[in-house]
Amino acid sequence: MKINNPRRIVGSNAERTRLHNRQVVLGHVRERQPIGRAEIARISGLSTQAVSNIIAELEEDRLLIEAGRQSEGRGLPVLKYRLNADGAVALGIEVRPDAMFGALVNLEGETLFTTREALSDNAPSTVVSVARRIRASALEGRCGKAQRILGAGVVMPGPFGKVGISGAGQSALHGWEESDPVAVFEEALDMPVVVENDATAAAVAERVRGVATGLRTFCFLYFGAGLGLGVVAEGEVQRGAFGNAGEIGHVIVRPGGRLCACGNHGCLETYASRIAARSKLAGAGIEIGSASDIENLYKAGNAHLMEWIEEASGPLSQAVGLIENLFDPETVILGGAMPDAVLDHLIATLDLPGGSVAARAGRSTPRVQRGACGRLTAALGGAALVIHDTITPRIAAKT
Amino acid sequence: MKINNPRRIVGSNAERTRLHNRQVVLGHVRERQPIGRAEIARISGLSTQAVSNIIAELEEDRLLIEAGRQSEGRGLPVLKYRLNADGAVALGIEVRPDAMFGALVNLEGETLFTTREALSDNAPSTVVSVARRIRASALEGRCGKAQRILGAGVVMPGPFGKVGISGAGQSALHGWEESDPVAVFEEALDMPVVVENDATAAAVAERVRGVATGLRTFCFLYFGAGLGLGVVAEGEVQRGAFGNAGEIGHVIVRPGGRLCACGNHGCLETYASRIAARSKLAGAGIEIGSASDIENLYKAGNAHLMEWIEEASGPLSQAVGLIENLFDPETVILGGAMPDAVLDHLIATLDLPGGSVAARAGRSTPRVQRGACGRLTAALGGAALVIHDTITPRIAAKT
DNA sequence: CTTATTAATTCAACTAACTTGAATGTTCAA
DNA sequence: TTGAACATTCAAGTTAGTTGAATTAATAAG
Repeated sequence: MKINNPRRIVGSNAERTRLHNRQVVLGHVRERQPIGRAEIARISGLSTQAVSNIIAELEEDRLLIEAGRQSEGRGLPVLKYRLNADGAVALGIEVRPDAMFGALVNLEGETLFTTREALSDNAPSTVVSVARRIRASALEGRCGKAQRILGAGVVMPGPFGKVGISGAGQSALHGWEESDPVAVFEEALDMPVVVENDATAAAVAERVRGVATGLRTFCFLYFGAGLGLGVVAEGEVQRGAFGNAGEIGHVIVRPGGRLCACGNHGCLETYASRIAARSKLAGAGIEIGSASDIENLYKAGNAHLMEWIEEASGPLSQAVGLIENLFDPETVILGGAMPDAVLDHLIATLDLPGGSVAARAGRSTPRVQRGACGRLTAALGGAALVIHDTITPRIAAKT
Repeated sequence: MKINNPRRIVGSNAERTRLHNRQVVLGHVRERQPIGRAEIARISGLSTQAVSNIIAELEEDRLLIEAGRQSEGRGLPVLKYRLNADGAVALGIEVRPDAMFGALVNLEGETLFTTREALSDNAPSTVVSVARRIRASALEGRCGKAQRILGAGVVMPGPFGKVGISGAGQSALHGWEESDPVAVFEEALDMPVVVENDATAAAVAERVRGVATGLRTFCFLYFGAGLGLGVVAEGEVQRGAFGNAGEIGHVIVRPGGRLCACGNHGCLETYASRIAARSKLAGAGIEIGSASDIENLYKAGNAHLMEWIEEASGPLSQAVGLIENLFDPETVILGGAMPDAVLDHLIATLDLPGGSVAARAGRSTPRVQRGACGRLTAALGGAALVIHDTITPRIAAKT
């Protein structure tokens, strides 16, 4: 399974310039809507005329709509524009070992529909047919408005390809070793597809809709099966050379510590993850299935769960410190398949190192905060990725 | 001191398109020279005509030169082009607490001149006047050929701004807290200036001239005063939101371990850095000044130095593992102010975790290798940054 | 109340840079 | 010797941007 299509450095021409400028305009509208042509021209460095032409085109495509005139001091009142939330939709599909989740999201990132389908196995044929079913139910009755479908974002657990930590087993999908997921899903869903890991998708979801709105450089610590890190730097999603960046779960935080499934000792994941919580509770004879089990235990003030949080705090603080020192983000977001209350408790318990480049005077954002997208964050993130792609300017093209 | 100018998302027009395409062409020539128009057109996605026009312009600017016709099978023999090494130069200036280094590099990254000037203090006025002196001696006699001077890359030790680890003290410059180094140096040197930290500069140096030629995603572990990490991802230099990404020296690898100057325990820097080596040797009554002292000790097989290498190996292996898991680079390069022999020994001693996304079948590059640019790598890197900037296409513009 | 000023938007002409398709060389293979 | 293959150039043609003048509508000043 290969994810990361290398980008080729390609030249630009009039057509690609227009595509880029459309994205630039959309991006600025998204950030500052409602907004008029003149202001877009000022911040984008384009002429008002160019902006005007592009807006006309985007209005034609139903991606933008007028938002009324508004007088601001002297001069002709500004004719403002905003995103047309219902002008386009994106499909998000998350593949987990045991189930798939679907989400339909509009241009504003609002969730229109979500669903869950159990998975009997992870074979590509099974996954693909469930994906088709999700597509059908998501679009059912919603296509009449002739909404544009921008594409689908498919979220699969990493790592991708055959790598040293496949022994972790619990996260990797079986039967996908030889396939090209992008091609498979594009064929099955009949629309453009991007594939990402869960942590990255979650990060993008927060950028499109959650607490990372307006941030260009931030990290998302994602509680999935293990623990993943999604990184957005200067607005660009970081994938690494082989699509496996952000595998923070197997970073060693306690040398010689607990034995991890990957064979090493002291991996972060053996302390701060659902796996860790599960094994802690299993030791006390408590089986947890879904995340709501954890929520109930937390509400009941279960001592073993509290003890786990206690134990996770140190390694997690250390992880946040290392993220800050390596990526220098505006903020670190915690989220994923863990109840909000537990995340909040974890954040409150963190003992962040003072010696970090993030311990800075005059911060405007908290060093660590909880994600706003909740538990479906990865499926939403898949869709958000598509939205993000249509709005964020790029110049390097896929091969 | 603020380094990282936020990038604004700007639109493109014919002029900016041309600028971009010039960089695209230069970049492809650099990677595959000698190369003909038709091939550039194929890989860049531009028409041959467009490439032809751009090449004519670049030849006019003396950045490219013909490299003769070469027949390859049927058809008109290709008229090949290559970079004109002497067509342009870039100045690199490294500022260390006690001295400054200068380097002049041509378009091919070849070193034309290097110098060293002692520094009495770090006040901006002192640094600036030494910088002027370096500029003068570097360009003396070399400007007659009407070579274009592309600009200067100034390398300063991070972290930038007032952050939690300023207690580390040893690396930060005094007197620069309030100034804007880019503006200061542009004024003093009368040319475009970029400012970076040493690790990043070293990484770019390896990309322009050393072992990272042709790589798009890699990391550089830099032995300076402390330990820094330079990251290049998808060809883009990673700076972080505040210009302080890559502060790996203060990542905690041995919780509760040695006390670091930053106040935390177990920082990587207390094991694997010149500071660590120095304190180890000082404990044995050996004072080291320059890096060549270390080299001599190593040649002599000094037991204390060997012991330090032994002790550094574990933390360093752990650091490489975490870099691989977080950034998923094509390779990790070791270099900086440490003798080649010691670096080689360190690399040979590494015990890399098997559980890493980098433990992959069919790797073409070694997981860890020594940098090729030697000890002046940072000053060269400053110049390389400028070369890199003229060759790497960008679309986001500085504010 | 009238007039001047300010600012957003549109109109019309202009321009830069890319694309396309035909023409021109050169070399290799039949 | 001839034709296929390929690089390069030539000459339009096209796209999408810029520029400067004209239009419109609001506020501020007289």
